Amino acid sequence: MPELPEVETVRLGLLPVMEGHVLTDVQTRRGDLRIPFPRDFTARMRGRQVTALRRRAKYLLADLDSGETLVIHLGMSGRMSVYAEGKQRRIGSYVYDKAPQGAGTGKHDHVVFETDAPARIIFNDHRRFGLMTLIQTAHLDEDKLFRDIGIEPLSGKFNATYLAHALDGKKTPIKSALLDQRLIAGLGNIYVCEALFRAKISPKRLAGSIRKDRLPPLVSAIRRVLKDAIAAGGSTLRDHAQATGDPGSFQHHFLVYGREGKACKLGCKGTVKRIVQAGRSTFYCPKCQT
DNA sequence: CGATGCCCCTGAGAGC
DNA sequence: TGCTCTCAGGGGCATC
Repeated sequence: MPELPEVETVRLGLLPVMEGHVLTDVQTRRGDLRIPFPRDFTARMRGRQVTALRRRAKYLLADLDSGETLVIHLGMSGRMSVYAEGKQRRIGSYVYDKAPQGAGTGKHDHVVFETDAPARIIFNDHRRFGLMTLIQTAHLDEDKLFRDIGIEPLSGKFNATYLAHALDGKKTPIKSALLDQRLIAGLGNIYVCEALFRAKISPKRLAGSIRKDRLPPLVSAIRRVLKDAIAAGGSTLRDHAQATGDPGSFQHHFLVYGREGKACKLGCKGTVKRIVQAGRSTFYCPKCQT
């Protein structure tokens, strides 16, 4: 599920009930997700205030006043669902559900947070490819989870000059290069397909062979598609939900993803094709993307 | 250095 | 209705 826009969408929905709030209780319902929870996981969070809720690549980062940061990765199917009561149900533009009977006891509800907003936040992940851990905030950047991660595509540092440097000499297809988290942080299969289509670059083209004058449009396409997707609450194919429980809607704006066999939306009379690159589906228009 | 394939795990949807 | 097969947004790892 979650690529940068989905994680950012979840972060924005968690912000009102997490940032500045105290974790009054944390419960785990099993001993591990993709990796085991660290020692004393819940005890190290109980009673701590969340001083900031950030995002890095596809990770959510909740800085705690203890000097540790709760690191959350949603994997493929992870959700963070917020439930609230009374006036807390509407905060700004967010409307949270009341906790239904048994909220947090579902088969794949793995971690339950209570905050003093007050709110209950349930992490649910049926495939369990997600992870949660605690890392010293001051040493996050050196941690093995983060030390090799590239720049944020929505930051000012991401530009054609950076991209030229990152792709220089790379003999891998541009599709694979853009998915490489060491080069650009947070892009996943959907948004790489969409960005390459918008920039009219073939996913098969070798990364190092792209003419320099094609990089500014690619940078723009990546930024545009990410921003538009965040504005739409992300893309919901199967599992993604915003913190409010609402689906995202950017899937309605896909130009190529999942459109195999359908007409190219640029009106070239061509047909969208699906190929497999590095074990993952790539959708593109062979006529428009060169 | 890069490509490929496998693995983690579960569920949805297609086809029979 | 139910079985089996394929596939899924991520990412780490081994192997060639």
